Amino acid sequence: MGRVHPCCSEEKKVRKGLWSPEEDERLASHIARFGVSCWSSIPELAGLQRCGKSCRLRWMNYLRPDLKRGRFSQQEEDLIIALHKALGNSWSQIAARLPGRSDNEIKNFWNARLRKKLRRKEASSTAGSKEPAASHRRRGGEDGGSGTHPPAVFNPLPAPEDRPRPADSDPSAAAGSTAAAPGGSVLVAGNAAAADSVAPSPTSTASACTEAGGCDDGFLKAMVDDASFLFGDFYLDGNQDGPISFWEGHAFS
DNA sequence: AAGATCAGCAACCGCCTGACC
DNA sequence: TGGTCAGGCGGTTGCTGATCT
Repeated sequence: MGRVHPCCSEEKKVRKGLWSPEEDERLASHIARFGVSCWSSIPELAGLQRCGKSCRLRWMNYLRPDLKRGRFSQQEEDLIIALHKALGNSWSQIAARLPGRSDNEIKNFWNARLRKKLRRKEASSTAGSKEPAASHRRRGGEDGGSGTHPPAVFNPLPAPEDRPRPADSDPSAAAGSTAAAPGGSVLVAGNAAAADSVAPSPTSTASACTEAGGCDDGFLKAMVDDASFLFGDFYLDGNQDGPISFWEGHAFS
């Protein structure tokens, strides 16, 4: 179904499946030396029999030096819940606000843990309500991992990244968009009014986050406590390039 | 001890979008 | 202006180790 990606076509005899340490090493060292210009050319240049998409995925989800890995902290968990409530399944946007975590990691975490947790919570709070029918799959969560979040929760909003970033730099403009958002009610805890007073500023985020992508719990808590940052300017390094370009610039410039 | 089930994770698939020609 | 291509994203699947019976 759909067009076959040229770089992934059978003609090129690309490898699939798990990456070997040697492949990881080749990809990582190639990117460390030359950076990323064109993913589709990287396999050839790095001597890998993979398609460019596969290389990109491996890099983004596993090899990136700023990735934290390991268990999610309670703060991160809370933040993911808050962000998912506001952004829905926009994992990349959620990941952009969780330094050191990839969208895939967050998505997996959500599908495996949080959704189940929330369901249980809902079920226990809704007396007499029945649990959804069992999954058609043996594994993959209570709803079969369909990937759709509860419609009652999701209210599609224009995410900050959908707006041109330079124009976003005006905090007052951000506040305005918050107020104007038709789905403003989905703001977690409904504390949009506190936006100006508590939202982490780019400056404060820069000081709270390390180059390795780690943020202290206080910082994460601040974000959880005040979801208003969702509609403001939150960039890890404060230069509005976002977390990815943050480390890219440091590692390979 | 062995099979069944669960949970977590890695990676693929298919679609969409923007850039380029 | 329409077609092509590459990058990016969300959804889904498959594998593997852990836990349960």
